[in-house]
Amino acid sequence: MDKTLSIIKAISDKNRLRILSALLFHDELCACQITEILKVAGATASRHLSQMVSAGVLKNRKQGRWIYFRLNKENILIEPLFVWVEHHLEGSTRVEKDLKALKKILLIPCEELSQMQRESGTCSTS
Amino acid sequence: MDKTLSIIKAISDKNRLRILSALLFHDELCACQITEILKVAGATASRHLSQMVSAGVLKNRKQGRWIYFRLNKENILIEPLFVWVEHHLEGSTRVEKDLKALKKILLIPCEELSQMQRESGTCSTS
DNA sequence: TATATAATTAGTTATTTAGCTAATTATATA
DNA sequence: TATATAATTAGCTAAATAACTAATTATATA
Repeated sequence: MDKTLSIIKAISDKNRLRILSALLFHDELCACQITEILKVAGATASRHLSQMVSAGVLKNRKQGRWIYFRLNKENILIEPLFVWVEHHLEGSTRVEKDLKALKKILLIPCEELSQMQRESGTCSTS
Repeated sequence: MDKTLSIIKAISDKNRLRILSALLFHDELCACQITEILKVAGATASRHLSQMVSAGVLKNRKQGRWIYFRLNKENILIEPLFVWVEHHLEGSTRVEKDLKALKKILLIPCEELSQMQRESGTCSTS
């Protein structure tokens, strides 16, 4: 039951559900892109992502300094849940807004995106 | 997204997942029977049940002083989630314990069960 | 090899959630 | 119609969760 519960908890938060819905639309996203969609601190996005990875909902791979996340579709025990969420989120205005934002984000290389985030972030040395 | 989230949150707690699993095994249970399975205060069980009803996960019907709860299988948007949980909880020792307890509980009429609960409850007038 | 930097982890605070007891509501029955 | 009682709601406390900034880790590159 604890395993089941950790999977459900991994998608029982608004931001984590937004991450899932973004990854239903676009196969793979790096942490900085997800941070940009959610408009939260990088550390916050990272914690959500790590919880989803721990639960087996997401997988990640490292490519240089970037870490890319994707749905763990290989896990056939979890995969039906993705299908359910996808169907159930259909028509959500939140999802539509996020996807619209995501399309713009995808046009920006991660290098630039990260730089923008660094520059716009609360500057503790100002 | 809020609707989806409320459904997921309605099953993202250990006790609420136990309620769901009990109702997968036995079609209809009254509040006092669920209270007995969970071994929590009646008010606590009631709050969990009301959250699940609000989310559309459960339905209830009143029969005299008793209120019976069942899964809202008529909602075809939610039903696949029940299937997923059922498959995913398979073999859980927690579920097995609960079902074993439930079988004993079902042998006791609600009148007796409620009386037992009243008598064993912390007696504020002692 | 030193520096820059993407991501994570640590540490803190604020919010949310779950549990309890007590009070209330609604229904059956003496 | 008054009393008993199953369930809910109110009010509170303790625990869990999510957010932030700051510090750390790991990787690329000057």
